[in-house]
Amino acid sequence: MKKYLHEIFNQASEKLAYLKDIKITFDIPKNESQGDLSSNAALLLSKQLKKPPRVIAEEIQSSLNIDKNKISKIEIAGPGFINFYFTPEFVSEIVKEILSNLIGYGKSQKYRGKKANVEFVSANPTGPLTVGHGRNAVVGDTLANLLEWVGYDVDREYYFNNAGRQMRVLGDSVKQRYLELLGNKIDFPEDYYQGEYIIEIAKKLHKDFGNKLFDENPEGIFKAKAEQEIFLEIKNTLERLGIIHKVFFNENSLYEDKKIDEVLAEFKEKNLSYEKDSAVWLKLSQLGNEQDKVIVKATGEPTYRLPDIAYHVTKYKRNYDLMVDIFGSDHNATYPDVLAGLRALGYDDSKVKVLIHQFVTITENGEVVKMSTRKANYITLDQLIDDVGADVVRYFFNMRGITSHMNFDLVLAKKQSDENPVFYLQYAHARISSIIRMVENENLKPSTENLNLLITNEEQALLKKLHQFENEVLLSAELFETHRICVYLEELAAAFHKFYTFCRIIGSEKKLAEARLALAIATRAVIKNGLTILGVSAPEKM
RNA sequence: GCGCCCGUAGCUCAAUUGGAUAGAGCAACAGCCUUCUAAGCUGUAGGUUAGUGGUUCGAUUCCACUCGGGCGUACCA
Repeated sequence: MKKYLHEIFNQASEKLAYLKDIKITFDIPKNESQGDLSSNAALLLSKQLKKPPRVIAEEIQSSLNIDKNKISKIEIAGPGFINFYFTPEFVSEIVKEILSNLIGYGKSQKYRGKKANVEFVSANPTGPLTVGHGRNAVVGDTLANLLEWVGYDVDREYYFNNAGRQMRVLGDSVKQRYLELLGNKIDFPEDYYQGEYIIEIAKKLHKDFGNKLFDENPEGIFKAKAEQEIFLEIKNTLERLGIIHKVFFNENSLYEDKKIDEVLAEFKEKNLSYEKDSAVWLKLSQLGNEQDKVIVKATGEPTYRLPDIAYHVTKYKRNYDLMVDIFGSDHNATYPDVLAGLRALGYDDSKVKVLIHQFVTITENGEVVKMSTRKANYITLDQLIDDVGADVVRYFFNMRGITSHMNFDLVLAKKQSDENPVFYLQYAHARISSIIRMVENENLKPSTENLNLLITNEEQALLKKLHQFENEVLLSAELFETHRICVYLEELAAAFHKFYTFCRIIGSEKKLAEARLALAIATRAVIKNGLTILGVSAPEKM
């Protein structure tokens, strides 16, 4: 419907040149009595043309060459909105479009030929993924799906560091537990990893090696085994959510491949770094940021900024048109430095899109549960999946905007899992599937011959909702907002459930039944496609 | 102190990116199953959009300040 309006506005702009001065958009009014689509063009042009908006609206209206088979009415309303009403026949055409495509319906080619990288999760292998990581994981993967739907070739990437202090502590935590298993009395430090999983890893080593590892360095087999086991578990958890990364990028490789040195040399060459107090500083104050920051410590070890910059350089060298980074809000202070560094090296930092999601507050019976991997005071993502299922986890993290400080009550989540909106969508899908099974015995086939019979309020409302899908996918991808898909699907499912209640298929007059069946099948396709983007299953039965 | 994010119905959150009368789910109340799945539908109730000012035809949305919360503010990542 929007497409058609854009067409006739384009034609009209040949006569009314000022239409080219503004971005023409069409909104869906909240109130049905304000038409199917509405333009605010006249209001936007009022100042520039020094004419009352309603006068301009009339000018625009009279210059539009409309097809009466598609548009039934145009009216000027309120302060100067132009409201368009479509004919039921035109509205029902969408069914043909959907049925001719089904599983591919909603995809667009707008970004075909472009490569995107989505980096997400990126937790270091020091412990199991927590509920907190869940939001990052789900949003990242869903975003990757969305980008694929609008044509991008997407790589999912996981960046991690298995060197450094944290990992040393991890290795020694395992060693201490191992020594404990050998019967030694240990004094397990408070700032070591307290989790049960450390003991499990120690047990495996004990089983395989007995007491032979007594003199081993904690940074050797203890650390290596811990990393291996924990990564296995992380990947396993992600896979339960349907998430598979194509690339696991190890920060260490940046050192081995001399990427760090190269970037360092380039900063020096461009006179963007200097030495002070035996550390190397990056002149961020010259690059538009607050203050200079250390990139190599006095110890000779780089701070995270340097490898982060070098890492992004490798992404540029891998020719991505779009690089999405998904971080929790605890990283919100770090990325401006990285972007500034990239800019200084001559890279176009507008290709990097950093998405910061707010933390999930976990509560249990209203009490806030504080999470810390170190203290082993956390709910693992695995436990959550066990409790509510992968579909609910995915839907839950997708359904809210990433800027919301989401609240997650564990008790409520379990108790209300039956009433979670995800079931509402899945139920709609299952209901349609059930009808399709049923009509096989009724000698009824879907047909698009008589779609013009779909004229009731419920049918028209459902059809109009279907019209929005393609655009909604595109918009969600361009705005990097996965929750829009959830909001849309809930509206679509509501429109379907109403249709289901008031418009029977089996038992209706044959031509009408065929048209309604076609509409139901089209609806099922869109629900399924939407759920696919979200990574949620679309059951045939419930 | 400074920076980023947030504050919307009892609770969890939307709001077409500045649009017309701020909407859903849950919870509450009242109805609807001999007919395609009642995990559904219909209706009622629930609001000074934290507050004050500003910008304009029009503000939940943009700006300033105040209050309240989260995360940062490292030669930790």
